[in-house]
Amino acid sequence: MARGSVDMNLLFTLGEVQRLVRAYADKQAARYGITRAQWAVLAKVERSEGLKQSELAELMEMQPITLTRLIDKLCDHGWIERRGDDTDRRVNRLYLRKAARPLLGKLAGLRSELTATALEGINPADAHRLLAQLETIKENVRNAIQNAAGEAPRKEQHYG
Amino acid sequence: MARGSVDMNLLFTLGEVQRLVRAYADKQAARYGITRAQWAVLAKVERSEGLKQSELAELMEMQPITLTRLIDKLCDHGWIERRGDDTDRRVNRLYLRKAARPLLGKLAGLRSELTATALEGINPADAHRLLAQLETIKENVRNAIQNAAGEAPRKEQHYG
DNA sequence: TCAAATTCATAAGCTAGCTTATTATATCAT
DNA sequence: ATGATATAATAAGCTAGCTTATGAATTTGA
Repeated sequence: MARGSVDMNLLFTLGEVQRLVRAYADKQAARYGITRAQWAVLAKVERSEGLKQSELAELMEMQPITLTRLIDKLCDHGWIERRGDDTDRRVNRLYLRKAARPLLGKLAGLRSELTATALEGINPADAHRLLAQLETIKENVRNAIQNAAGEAPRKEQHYG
Repeated sequence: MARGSVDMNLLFTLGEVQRLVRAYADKQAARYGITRAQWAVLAKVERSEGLKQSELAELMEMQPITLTRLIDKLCDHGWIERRGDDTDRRVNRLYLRKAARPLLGKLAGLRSELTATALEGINPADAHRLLAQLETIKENVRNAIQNAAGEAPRKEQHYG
């Protein structure tokens, strides 16, 4: 019964929540001329400059091509830049530009506001547990995708 | 500190989780020739036949035009149909077609599988609390969007 | 009673996901 | 060394969100 009613709702509720949160965050971020998706990329670059695009895509659970487009926009605005790698000419590494600084300050404040709004009525301990459970789900699904991908392999297999 | 680290992560983690779950659910649903988004619509119609498109869009926290496209696909496949309303010729009401029945059975099983995969390592009581908290967040954000929309109104206002 | 406002569905065109394919460069196994 | 394989970024074209605009039908109100 308990599991049954979770069955009924978890998958689709997650989608509905994300849809609402996305709409709200996008609308607020638009005040600063940035979208939520671009903001997420910028925040990761802030936290660790010098990442390769491929590394960042993996961090963000996103396909490289999706990231490429977002980086294009961030570069157009002059907030970050691509720099070639010294030893591997295929690689772009990502760095903040000075123009991003004032924006980053405003976005930090906005993030606190949005989080506080979303979590109203949920105490900090519960909020923490919620976040931990979301991370657990993320790991579970990541593993499931990995396993499914290896299910019908070709040459790596050695049972033949 | 506790609130701080939640700040750092909630918004973007929610997006990353949803991205992974979406990818996984889409890949699994593809076995039955349907996408996750179409499946969500079909599931709501199953639960309450005879809804107007506009009512369904509101239920799903989705814009009417987004829903229109998904319904187009479901009708193309012959799983649901639009029927005109007797007393209001603007309205379409949505009904299942017989061809949907076998599919709905398979999808119910798939939903249980996906949910079980996602929730591995989380006990049923925690899963329940998680779902309740997601609903709370949904309400909080819905309210915030409502309030923001009414922030700079024109004629409805009566303080002048 | 009929003009204005509202509502329902849809259209056009944007963002941000995806898959599959391409180009350039690196690496590995003969 | 060099041919095969793998990796980094990008391109083309799809799905599914969004906003803003439009057409048709209904409701409201002077």
